[in-house]
Amino acid sequence: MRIGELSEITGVSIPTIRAYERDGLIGPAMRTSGKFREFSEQQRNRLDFIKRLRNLGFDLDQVKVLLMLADARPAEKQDVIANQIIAAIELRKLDLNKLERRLSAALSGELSFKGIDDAFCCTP
Amino acid sequence: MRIGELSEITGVSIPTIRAYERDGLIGPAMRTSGKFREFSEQQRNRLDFIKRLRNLGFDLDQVKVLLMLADARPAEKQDVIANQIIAAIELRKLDLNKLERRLSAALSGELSFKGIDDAFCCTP
DNA sequence: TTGCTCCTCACGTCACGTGAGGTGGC
DNA sequence: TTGCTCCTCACGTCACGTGAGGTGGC
Repeated sequence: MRIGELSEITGVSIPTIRAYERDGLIGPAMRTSGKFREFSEQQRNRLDFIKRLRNLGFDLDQVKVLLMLADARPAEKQDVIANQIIAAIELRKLDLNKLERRLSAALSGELSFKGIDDAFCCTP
Repeated sequence: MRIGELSEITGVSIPTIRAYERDGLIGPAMRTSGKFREFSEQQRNRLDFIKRLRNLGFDLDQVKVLLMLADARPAEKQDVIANQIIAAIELRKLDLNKLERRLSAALSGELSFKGIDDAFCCTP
């Protein structure tokens, strides 16, 4: 598939896809007899994966670590890194839950959202 | 408290705090007889709030919306925006859960993490 | 040939980070 | 006075976005 279709399907912009290819995140794309990039299904999956990680707030260096994990055979002692990432995910989930509860409460009128003071600190 | 202490406590860098003050996100800080900023406890809480939202991947425009929500009286029909944010939070939680399950499985050896193909698409 | 997609630079932008050179305050 | 923190520019950086000018391909 060409870059436009890939962009459409994945929701990743065309310049971003080109940058990811240039920086080796999704591997080199084939080229047509002209100069058009041709992407494989595997590259599409890789791009989906990267997009979701970016959406979760991981920067490109963290994404690269996760891609290495994905590419590596299991039990190559990158477990430590994976565990750190899981810990980061746990923290992020806690914050998401707190914020969500707070917003829901504000919407239902149970609590004024006013006074940010304990938006994250008090209710578990 | 001065900017250094505030930075230490909140984990937000000094240049970032100055930028937030300049852009009106945490309100104007008092100044000492010299030119040193003096921050209130309320500003510290506001900064905590902003930091957590940024950590969750919200950009500064979205943060401003949430701050407006926090400052507004309830039932001022910003409910729609809040609901959109809650929906975004739900999506983000789903992705976090999927990624976490995938990482845990890879670590326990139940699944090879290799083959990103279904990292997000298959297991609920 | 027309219309569309694609190409490669190059410069802009958002949210900061990083010095440069200077001053407050215990 | 020393040592520390703070000040205001100004420029750098990361992860892209946005044209400028040109070409492939059905």
